[in-house]
Amino acid sequence: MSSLQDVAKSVGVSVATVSRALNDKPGVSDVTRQRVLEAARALRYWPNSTARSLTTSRTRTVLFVTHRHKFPPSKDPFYAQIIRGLEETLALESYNLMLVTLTDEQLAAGPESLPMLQDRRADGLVLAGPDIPPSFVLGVAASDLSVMLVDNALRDTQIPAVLADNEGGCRAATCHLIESHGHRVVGLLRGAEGWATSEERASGYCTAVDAAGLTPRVISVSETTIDSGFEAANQALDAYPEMSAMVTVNDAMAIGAMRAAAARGRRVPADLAVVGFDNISWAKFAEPPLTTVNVPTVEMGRLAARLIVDRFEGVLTVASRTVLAGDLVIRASCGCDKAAETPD
Amino acid sequence: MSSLQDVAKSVGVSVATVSRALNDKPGVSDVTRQRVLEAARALRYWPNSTARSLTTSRTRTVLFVTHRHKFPPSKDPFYAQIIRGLEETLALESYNLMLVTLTDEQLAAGPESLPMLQDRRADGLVLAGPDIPPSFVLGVAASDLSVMLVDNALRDTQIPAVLADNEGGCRAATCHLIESHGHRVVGLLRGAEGWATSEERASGYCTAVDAAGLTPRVISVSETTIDSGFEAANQALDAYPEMSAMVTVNDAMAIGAMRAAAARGRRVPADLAVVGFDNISWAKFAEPPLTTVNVPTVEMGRLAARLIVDRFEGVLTVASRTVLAGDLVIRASCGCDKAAETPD
DNA sequence: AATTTCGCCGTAAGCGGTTACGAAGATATT
DNA sequence: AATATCTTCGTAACCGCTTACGGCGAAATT
Repeated sequence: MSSLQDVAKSVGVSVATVSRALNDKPGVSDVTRQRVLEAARALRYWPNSTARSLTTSRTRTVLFVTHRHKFPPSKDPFYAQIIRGLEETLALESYNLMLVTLTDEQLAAGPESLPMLQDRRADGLVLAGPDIPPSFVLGVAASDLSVMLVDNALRDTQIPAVLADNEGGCRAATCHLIESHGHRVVGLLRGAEGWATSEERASGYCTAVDAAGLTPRVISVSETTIDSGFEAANQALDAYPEMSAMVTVNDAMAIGAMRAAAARGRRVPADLAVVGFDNISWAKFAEPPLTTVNVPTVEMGRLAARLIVDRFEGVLTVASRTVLAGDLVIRASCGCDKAAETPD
Repeated sequence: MSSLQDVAKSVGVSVATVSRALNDKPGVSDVTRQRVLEAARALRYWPNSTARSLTTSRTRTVLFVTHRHKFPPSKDPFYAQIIRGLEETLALESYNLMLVTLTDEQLAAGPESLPMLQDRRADGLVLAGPDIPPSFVLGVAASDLSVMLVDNALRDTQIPAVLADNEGGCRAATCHLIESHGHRVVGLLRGAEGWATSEERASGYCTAVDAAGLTPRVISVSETTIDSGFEAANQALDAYPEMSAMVTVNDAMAIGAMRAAAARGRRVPADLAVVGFDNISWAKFAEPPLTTVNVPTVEMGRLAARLIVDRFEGVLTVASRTVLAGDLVIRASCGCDKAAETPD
C-alpha cells in the first residue's frame, strides 16, 4: 500500500536508511531502526517485489515446466504431487512457484522462443518429465538460468536432477516375488522401448531375474494403461502358462493384469501374484489391494526445491544427480498375508 | 539478454522510439519501426518483464490460491484439473500462473499477513475450494486485487465465482434412477453437514425425490472416502433393506458402497444401482464401471481464467456467478446396458 | 509567403526500490 | 588538543522500461 518514501517521510529519514533498516543491513542505529519498523507497520508497508527485483535482478520465483498434456493428471497426480512438494519448501524460503505447461510445438521450438524463459521472470526452473526433449534441456542450460531436472535425466551432462530409483524399485519388487514367495517363473509387463522410465524398471527386473538364475519373460506393449495391462497379461499367460507372478511397470498395468487374471479364472494372488509400480492412490483400493513400489513424489519435489534454492543462495555450487529410493508397499496382491499399511 | 538501450544504440535512435516501435504504438515511421524490429531480433532482445511491470504496475500474473492440504490431490486431481484449464487459457493471453497453497493458520490470519498477496506480485487471484474461509475472501476482496472464486461462493456478495452445478447434477442423477429405471426406494449417502458441496448435492437429491413423491432416505457420514462409503452403505442397507438404488455424494463413496453391496452378496446393478459424483478418472475402471456426474473441471479453470483476464483488460466490468452444468456419464453401475463412453 | 497542422522523434521524469560513496558528528587514539 | 577511526545517515546513481511533453522539419492551409 505505502512505499518506502512514505515510511521515510513519516520517520523523517532518507529512503536509504529505511531500506537498510528493513533489510537488516548495518549502518543504522538501533533507535532509528526501531522507529522505522514501527512506522512501516503502522503504514502497512510492503516492499514492492517488482521494484526490488529490478534492482537485485532476482525474482525469487522458480518456474515449473512440464509437458502440457502430461500435466493434467488424467492418470495419477504424479506431477501434482511433485508440485506440492516444490511449493511447500519454496514457500519456506519465501520463493514463488510459477507454472508453465508447454505444447509439443513449443518444446520442439526450444526455449529461445518462450517469453517466460527469456524475460527474467524467474531465477531458475525445474523441468519435469521425460517429455522435455534433450535439445530443450540443453537450450535452457546454456542460458544463465539455474536448471533442475525432475524425472528426467541427461546422460553425460552436468545438469542436476532428482530421480526416482526405478531400477532399484523394480529389482526389489522382483526379488520379493522370487525370494519371499519362491516364484520361479515371473514375467514382466512393460511399456514401449525408448521410454526411459520403462527401460529402467525393466532393467531392474532383469537384474533380479538374472541374479536368481531365472529366465526373463517380457511382454512389451506400447501404452501403459489398464487396458494395455489387460491385454499384455493375456499375452503373457498365453505364452507362458506356467507363469505364477507378474511384475508390471506401473500400477495401471497391474490393475489391468489383475482383471485379466480374474477373467481367466485365476485368482490373485493364489494363482498369480502381481506387483505394480508408483503406488497411485487407488492401488490400495484395488481388488485385491496392490503390492507396489512407492515413489516418493512429494519428497522429490521438496528435494528439487531445496537443491535449486541452495544454488540460488550460493550454498550449493556443484551439480548433483539424486536418486530417491522408493519402498515396496506390501499389500495382498503379491501373496503376503499381513498387508502392511502405509500412510498416504 | 540485451536491453532496450542496446537496441536503441544499434539503430541509432532513442529508447523511447524503440519502446514505441516494439509496442506497436503510434509516433514511429514505418522505416524506423522496421529497423528497430530487425535490430531487436538480431540482438535477441527480450523485454525485461520486471522493468515493464514496474512502470505499468501490471504483472500479468494471476495467483492460484488453495488450501495446502487440499491441493495434493490425494484423491482425484480436482484442483489439478482446474489449474490445467487456468494455465492453458492464461497462456493464450500471455498471462502467468503462480501457485500458492496456504496452511490453516495462514487462512485464519487473513491476507494481510501474506507477502504474496500484498506486494503486487500478481494482478489478481483465484481462490479455489471451500476451505478458504469467508473472512479471508472478504479480506482480499477489500484490497484492489481482482478476485475470482472457484468451487467456493459467498452468498450476498458481488464476488465473481465459477461453480459446478452440484444441485442440478445430483438431481439429474437421482431422476435418472427414478425415471429411467423405476426405482422407488433410492437412498443418499452424503458427507458432513455444513460442507457446501455435500449440501448442494444432497439438496438436488431431495428435490428429485420430492418431485417423484418418494420419501428421502439419507445417511450422513463425516467423511467422504471409500471406507466411509462402505460403512454408510451398510448402514443404509440395514436401515432400509428394500432400498434398490443409492445416490452418493462422490465417486469414492460410490465405490465403497459397491464394495459393501458385493460383500453382502448384492449384485450391482441388478440388486442395487449406484451412482456417484465427480467422474474421477477411476470411475470408469470400477467394478462395475460407475455411472456418475461429470464435473467439467478443466472448463471451470478455463472460464475462471477468461473471466479474470477480461476483467484486467477492462472488457468485463460486472461481477458474475457462473454455474457450470455437469453431465451424467452413464455406465453400468446404474443398470443401463449400453454404457455410453465419454472421452477423458 | 506566412502560418497552421501534423508526423516523427528525443529529452527527461518517473516506477520503487538498492547501494556505492561521501559527509558529518561521536568516539577513540596518540 | 589534534588526529584518526567508527558509526550513522543523506545524496545520487542506477535497474530497464514507459510516457508526457516539447522541438523540429515537412506538408497542408490561407
